Amino acid sequence: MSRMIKEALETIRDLEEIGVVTKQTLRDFEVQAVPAPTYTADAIRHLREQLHVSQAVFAAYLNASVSTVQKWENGEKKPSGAALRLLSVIERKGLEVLVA
Amino acid sequence: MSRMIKEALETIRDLEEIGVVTKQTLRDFEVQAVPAPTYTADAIRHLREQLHVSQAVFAAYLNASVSTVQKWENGEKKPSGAALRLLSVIERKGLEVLVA
DNA sequence: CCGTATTATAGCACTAAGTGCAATAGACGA
DNA sequence: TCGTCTATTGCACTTAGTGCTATAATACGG
Repeated sequence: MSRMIKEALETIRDLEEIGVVTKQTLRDFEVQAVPAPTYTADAIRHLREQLHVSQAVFAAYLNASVSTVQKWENGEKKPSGAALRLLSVIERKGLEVLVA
Repeated sequence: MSRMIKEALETIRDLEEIGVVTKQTLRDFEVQAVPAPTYTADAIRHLREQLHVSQAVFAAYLNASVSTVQKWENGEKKPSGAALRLLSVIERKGLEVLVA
């Protein structure tokens, strides 16, 4: 089994030499396949309205301030990387996974 | 059923007058029952090591930079509210929920 | 019909999170 | 021994995150 992993790593390193992939560990390879989430201001608002929650409640779930959610939805500030990831989790799994 | 909800809201409003709770809608009440996650620098590091991933891979999952993860673990910076929530999700659900 | 609570917006000012880059160093395998 | 991965440290910069206040529209109960 560890032989298979080593061979897989070699394959990835070969691909890296050609320039197909940039990172090298197997785990990196997995992660790289996952696109970074992006959300426009409207997308965030639609996501929240789809969940039927107010800005205040949404903020509580996110563990963020109301002010922050407002600025996201009005395009004044953009969510940080981790916040974007959290939004993508909510979109796919719902609000329950955050608290349960 | 909607009578029960109304009564629950009345109860919450009563409690609010006394100062036990500050918010008022039923949804707010639910969310308020969920404690805000807190993580020390060591706790974050232990969480990551428990998952057997490097800082780089962990950062990729979080959709954050390596520099950010390092500063969390070295106590130079603290994760934002949304980042804390994301960490709690990872701790309870694993890394897979972030990407699958 | 009036008062109250909820919801969301807008503006302001401040703190601190997030990022990038470069240099350094230990571990490990080819 | 060379190259790579790993992590640390320090620096400088950008901007996300937060709090507060005032304002306005809506909805609901007395």
